[in-house]
Amino acid sequence: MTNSDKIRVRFAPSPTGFIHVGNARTALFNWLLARQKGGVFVLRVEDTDLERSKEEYERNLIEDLHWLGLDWDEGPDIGGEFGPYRQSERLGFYHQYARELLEKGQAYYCFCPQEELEKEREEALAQGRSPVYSGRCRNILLKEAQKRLETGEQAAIRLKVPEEGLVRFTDLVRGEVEFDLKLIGDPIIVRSNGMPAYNFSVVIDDALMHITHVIRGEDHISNTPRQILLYQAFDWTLPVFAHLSMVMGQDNTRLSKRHGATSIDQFRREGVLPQALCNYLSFLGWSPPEGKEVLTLEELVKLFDLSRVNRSAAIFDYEKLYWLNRQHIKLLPAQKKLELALPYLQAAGLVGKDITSDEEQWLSQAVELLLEGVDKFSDLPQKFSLIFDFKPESLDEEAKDIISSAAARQVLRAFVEKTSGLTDFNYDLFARITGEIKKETGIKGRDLYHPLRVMLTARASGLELDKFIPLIEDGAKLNFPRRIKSSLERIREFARLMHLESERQPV
RNA sequence: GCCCCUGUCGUCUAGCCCGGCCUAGGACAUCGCCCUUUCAAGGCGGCAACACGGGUUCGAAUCCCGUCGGGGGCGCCA
Repeated sequence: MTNSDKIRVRFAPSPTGFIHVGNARTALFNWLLARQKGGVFVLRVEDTDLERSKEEYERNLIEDLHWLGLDWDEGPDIGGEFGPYRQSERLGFYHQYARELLEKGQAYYCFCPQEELEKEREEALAQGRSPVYSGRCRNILLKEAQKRLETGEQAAIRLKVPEEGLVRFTDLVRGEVEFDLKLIGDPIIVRSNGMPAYNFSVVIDDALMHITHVIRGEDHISNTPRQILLYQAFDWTLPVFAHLSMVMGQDNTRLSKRHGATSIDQFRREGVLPQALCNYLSFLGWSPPEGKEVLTLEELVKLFDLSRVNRSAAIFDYEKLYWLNRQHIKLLPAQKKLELALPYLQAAGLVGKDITSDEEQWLSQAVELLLEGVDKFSDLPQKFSLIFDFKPESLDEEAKDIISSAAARQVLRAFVEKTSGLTDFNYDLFARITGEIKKETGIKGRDLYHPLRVMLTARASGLELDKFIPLIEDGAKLNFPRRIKSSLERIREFARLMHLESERQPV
C-alpha cells in the first residue's frame, strides 16, 4: 500500500489496567525490531470495550512504557500520519469498511439473538462439535436486512467465510501454520451496538496504518486466520505475522498476581531498573548469539533478532530478574544510585525532604556501600537500618551467641576499658586498640572482631568494619531525622546494658 | 470435546532448519572451596537435561510417525 519498504510495527494494548510483563515483552520486541531496522513503532489504544476502558488507564500505559525506555513514532498522545490512534475515535473507518463488505456481498447482517447463539454453542460443545455459527442469516438479502433494521431490529454484521478450504500463513517464529475453514464459521465484525469486533478493528487499523509486521502473543494465533480472511476480502497485502510464546508463572500456569509482581508499575515501585527489566524480558524467548547476558537497551537493539526467538513458553524467574537488576545497579554512576535511592530512604523516614550538601555527600557514600548485593532499591531502607538502628537490647540468637563466650567477653571488656576515656573515635583508633587487645590476649581474627562487630552494630553481620566505622562517625555529625549513634555512644550503651564495666576483673 | 502451538539441566536458554564437531555449551538458582575483620559480593569448581516409544540412517537432541505432558483458542472480550 505504501511504496516505502520501511518496517512498521505496532503495540496495541487495550487500556484495561496496568501493563503486564507479558504485554511489556511484546511491546519491547516490537520496539527493538523497529529501532534496529530504522522502522516505525506505533502505539495504538484498543479501547472499544466500553465497559473496561478508562482514560486513566491510557495514562498509566503511556507512563509505564516511557519508564521502560520505549518511545513511539506515532500514537494517541503524539498523533501521526495515520491517526487517530485510539480505536474509539476510528469508528467511522470501521463502519465505512463494513459497509463496503456488505455492499460487495462479503458480509451480512445477522439478526440471531445472543441467547440463541449461546445456546447453540453450548449444545455444540456438549456434543463434542466445534461451536461454529450456523449461517442462518447468511442469505438474508441486504435490502431485506435494511428494512428490518429500519423497523428497529438489532443486528450484528458477520463476515462471509468460504465453507471449505484452508488458511495458511508463515509465522516468523513458528513456521507454517494452517487452519481448516470448516472450523471457523462467519465471525462477527461489527457488534449490534455498532462497535467493531476485535478481529475486524485490528485488521482495519493495521492495514490503514500500513503495519508490515504483526508481532504479538501466541494467544492471538487462532485469531490470525479470521484476520487473514478479512485482508483477503479487501484484497489487501498481508503483514508478516510473528507469535510470541506465553509467559508463565512458576507453577506453569499463566502468570498472574498470585505469582507475585506482574505489572510493570509494581517493578518500578520495587525499585527494579527499567533497563534490567527490559534485559530480562528480552530473554523470555530470545537469547543473544554470544554469551553476554547483561545488556543495555542499546545493545539489545543491536543484537535482537526475531529469527532467534524460540517457540516454547517461558516461566518468569524473579531470581534471575533480580540478579540482572544487581548487575545493572553496579553499572550505574554514584550520582544516579543516590538519586534513585533517595525516594526510598525518604519514604522510610530516614532522610528528610531537603538535604544539605554534607548529608548528600554522606548519603552518596552510604548508598554506594550498602547497595552492594541488593536486589532492588526498595530493599535499601532495610539495609540502612544497620546504620540508623542500634538495638543492643534485642539481639538475635546468633549475635547473642557470638558475645556469650568467655573470650568474647574478655575482648569486649578490654575494648570498653581502652575506649573509656576517649572523646573522639575513628577507624585508626579502632585498629590500634584491636591490635593491643590481640597482643595482650592472644585472641585474633574472627574471635576478636566478631564480638566487636556485635557491640558496634548489635548485629551478627553487615558492612566491613573499616567501612562501617567511618560511615557512622561521619553520619553521627549530621542531622538526620533519626540520629545516627557514634561508635563511642554505641560502645557505652552496649557496655551498660551488658554490665561490661561493673564486671571488671580484679587485678 | 474440537482446533492450533509447544516439549533440552529446578529455571531461562545454545545446539535442531543444513544429522557426525554434543562424553549436550552458557546463565540464574543450588552445593563445595578460595578470599575475608562477620555476612554478602567476587573468584574457582561440583551436581544437574535432549518427555516417552517406534522408525529412517553406518550414525539422531537434530529427520519421520505415534503416545504422553504443558499452553492457547473455540465470544456481539481484547
